[in-house]
Amino acid sequence: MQETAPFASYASGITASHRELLDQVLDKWSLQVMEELCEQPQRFNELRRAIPVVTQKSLTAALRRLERNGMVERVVTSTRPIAVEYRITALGKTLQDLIDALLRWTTDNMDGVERARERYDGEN
Amino acid sequence: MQETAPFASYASGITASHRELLDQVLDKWSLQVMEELCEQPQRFNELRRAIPVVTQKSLTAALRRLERNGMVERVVTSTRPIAVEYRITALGKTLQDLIDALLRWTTDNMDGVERARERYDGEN
DNA sequence: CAGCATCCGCCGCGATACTG
DNA sequence: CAGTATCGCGGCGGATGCTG
Repeated sequence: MQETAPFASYASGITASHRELLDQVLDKWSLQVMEELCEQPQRFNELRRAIPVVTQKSLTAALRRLERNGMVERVVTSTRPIAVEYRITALGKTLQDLIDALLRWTTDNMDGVERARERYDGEN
Repeated sequence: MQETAPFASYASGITASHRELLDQVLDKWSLQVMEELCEQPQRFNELRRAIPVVTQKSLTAALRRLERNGMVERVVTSTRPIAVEYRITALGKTLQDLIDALLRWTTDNMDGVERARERYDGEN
């Protein structure tokens, strides 16, 4: 509840809540998870196999966060043992293009970044 | 393109280095900083005033990181006292549209997310 | 003006063990 | 199968104080 600063205000109005939302949604594992779920709904362990390096604690945390923010839906089937399926929501879908764009950006510019790093590291 | 993994491979090939790059570039303050510098080159303290909540340690760290990744250029003028100007690089400019899109996404969907959070928090 | 140094708390993330 | 519980660490970020 940022009373708008009397003077400057941010460039295009990025606020704390904006940043917070992006933090929640762009955290370490969320991108992969959403990518996976955009392709098809998946069970918990399917996601683990699809993203082999994630620990299940982190995966759980990412899913909970995404669920809380309305990006992912958790569907429980009370069989025995229970089955849980995660699927992307309509709200989550609105991020898909952006995620794809981000990934494309990284692949397109990885080389340039790499060179910049070498230059920087070399000079110091 | 990096050799596709023999088995699963990620959905669209997000790798550790991709994630790492995004982490460097989308960290807590980088977005605001790049936003500011996309508008115009700015001095260190100008940035501080433009983003009043950032501490200078964090601002320094963000600038260093952005510089190392080739997104921002640090121009030192050896007057007395010295002046340092930061400006966006060509590589950095390639991110501008994405940043804008991310910000637009947050403003457009903040309400939906808010409702999702209330629903989620209410149920537990 | 543009930082660096230090201390310190928080939490993201991993590793490991256990459960309905 | 789909988690929860606990421990521990490393690193980010804030607060404060000092400097060429």
